[in-house]
Amino acid sequence: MPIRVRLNVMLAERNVKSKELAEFVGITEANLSLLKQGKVKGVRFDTLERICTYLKCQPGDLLRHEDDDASA
Amino acid sequence: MPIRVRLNVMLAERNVKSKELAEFVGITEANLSLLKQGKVKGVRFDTLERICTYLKCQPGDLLRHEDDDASA
DNA sequence: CTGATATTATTGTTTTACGATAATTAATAT
DNA sequence: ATATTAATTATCGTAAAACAATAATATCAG
Repeated sequence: MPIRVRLNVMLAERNVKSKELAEFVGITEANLSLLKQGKVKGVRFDTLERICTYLKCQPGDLLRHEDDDASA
Repeated sequence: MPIRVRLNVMLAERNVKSKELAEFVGITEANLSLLKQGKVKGVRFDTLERICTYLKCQPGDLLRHEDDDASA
């Protein structure tokens, strides 16, 4: 039951492109993609903070402690 | 408006001692204390996951994107 | 005071987030 | 089909930092 990164969903919902988010956050599109795909083992709070700021959401919207719930 | 770590609150609410959580999570008490005090710059998902498991909560309960809200 | 718990401090190691870049793979036109 | 754009994946390298191990203080409860 790992931590699931729901950035994917959030971007889709808000129709935000990876490119613009990456630019705002200050990380490369490549790394943002890795984060989106849940291929990073952790995250720095300042990165998380900027993502939350741009998406106007909470960490809880991006990180979920469950992996089987498909009823988003 | 940084990410605030609310582990402190969660432990108090559930009356869980740092020692037992640290042991469960598999990190030293020292490092857990740093995390509690918000003195780390990030967190690994597997650490976050175990904390959530032990406290039966979500990442959103531990991480907040605000620093002035006192109305918990 | 004594003992248990928690914080802080050091030092060191290993992991890894992230940059920079490029190649590949979608999509979306034209 | 062929550009154009957006997104993913892949390599390599580096700087940051999570974390261990340990010890020294605090802090709090008996």
